[in-house]
Amino acid sequence: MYLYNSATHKKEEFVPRDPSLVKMYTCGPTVYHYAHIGNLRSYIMEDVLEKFLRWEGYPVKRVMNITDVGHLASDADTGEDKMLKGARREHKTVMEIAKFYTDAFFADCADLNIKTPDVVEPATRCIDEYIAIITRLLEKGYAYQAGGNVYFDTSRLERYYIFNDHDEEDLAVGVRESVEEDGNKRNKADFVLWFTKSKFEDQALKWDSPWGVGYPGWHIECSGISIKHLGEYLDIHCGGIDNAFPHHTNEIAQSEAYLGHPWCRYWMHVHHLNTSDGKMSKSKGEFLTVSLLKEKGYDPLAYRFFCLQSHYRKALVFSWENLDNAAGAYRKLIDRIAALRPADGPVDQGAVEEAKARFDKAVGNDLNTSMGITALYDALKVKTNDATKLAILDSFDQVLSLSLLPKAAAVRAEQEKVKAVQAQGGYTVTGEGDPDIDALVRARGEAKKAKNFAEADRIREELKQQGIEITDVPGGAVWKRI
RNA sequence: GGCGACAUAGCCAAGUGGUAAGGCAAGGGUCUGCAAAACCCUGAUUCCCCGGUUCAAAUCCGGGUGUCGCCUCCA
Repeated sequence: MYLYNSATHKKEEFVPRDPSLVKMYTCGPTVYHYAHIGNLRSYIMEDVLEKFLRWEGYPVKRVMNITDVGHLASDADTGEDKMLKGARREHKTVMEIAKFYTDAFFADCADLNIKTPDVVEPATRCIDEYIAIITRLLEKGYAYQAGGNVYFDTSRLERYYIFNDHDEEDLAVGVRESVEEDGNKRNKADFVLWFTKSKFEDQALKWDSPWGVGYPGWHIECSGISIKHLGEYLDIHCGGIDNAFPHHTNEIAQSEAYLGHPWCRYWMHVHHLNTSDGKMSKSKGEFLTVSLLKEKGYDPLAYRFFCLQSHYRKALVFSWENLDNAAGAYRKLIDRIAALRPADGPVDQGAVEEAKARFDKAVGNDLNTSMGITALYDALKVKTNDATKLAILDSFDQVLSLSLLPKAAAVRAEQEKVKAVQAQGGYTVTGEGDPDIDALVRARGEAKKAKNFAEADRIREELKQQGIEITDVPGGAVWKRI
């Protein structure tokens, strides 16, 4: 496949170092709060990448960290740890917060059909690895101690800025008012590997180290966890675009200084989900979570469909209207698939292979999921029997993970039930279980049967006043509150 | 101020030098007592703007403009 590589700023053919195992690393969540749907956009697109590689036949080992320590609200040593902040907010311990939001994160992922990576490693479980790396960096002269902390010396590198051509002088350090410059740093871009100078008496998470009791910096965890589980060479590193600098830039610096050779070949960065007034964040505007989508009656997979219709390297604007469009399209797609008759003949393997080749070309072109969605519609139009179409859709859905066949089967089962009732001449009312309304809907059905349309429409109008909408279906009616 | 990405119909978008895919929404029609659903039909003389290269440009080159992001909290 072809993948845009942020490190080279080019679309490149993906060639794993060892085709018998593709090594993939993903920056995981900082578990101090719920993930919003913008965070989850990245995980959806990374999930598609992993599944596509598997679909193409590569064995994949994917590792993700859980940041449960060391992620400061600011990188100066005055910064407050996000986890501590979360714990204080909810009057819980840091470990309780980490557990709660880790579980919440994976529950959201499950709702969105995001596969859990092969290895999920909390940052707090790899302290020994970080200490080993930092020790070696100090020995090699890539790190120095100052003011009680250990810093990485970026001036020792030939090339530090990998993703952007920053000129150090132009870095507007302290561009945000809340950020203070750390006077211990020798160079503007230097960053902390190990903190001992916690300003917080109640810092719950701290470990002994050769440099004193303290805790690791944010960037070291990804290098440590990746090297621990994937070894010295990494094929693909993924994350949100905002992590390119400084987080990933620092990861490269410390990993390659430690290893003494190039580390990761391909860097994939997912762009942001924005709202009409800019970047989505937890602190401003609506806090959009998967739970909120569910409360509002959306299928979380409609959101996945929404993301897949766009491209991961393009900012995507979220609005309820746009989500409605996607939800409608998703529902219609399921309905169309439900209308296919399974086992209406032998599967035409030739047609399946042809469709798969087209899908491979589309999605293999820098993860063009929008074309992948188009391939679904094309599959429905292929001149072949329904069993073949379903086989094609099933194959594509291994990558897209929209639960197309299970959802279509559920719709079909529902239709069968209605047909059975209809065959008995019955009239079923499906609604939210209110017997009074069921009775009114049934009365309307009787009126219709007697061709008393004036009465039928009167009842429908009466229910409409109560905010209830009736839709006739074969053999009955369905009502819902709108 | 520096760096990066993006700009195609109301919206999401494809397109990688050969004459603008697909989806949603909208409008018209068929069907059903009427609705809904389903099915059929209808869309850009033009791809942010201005130059250039070419037989041919949404695609390549130069110059603008706009939007978004990063520059030590973010996916």
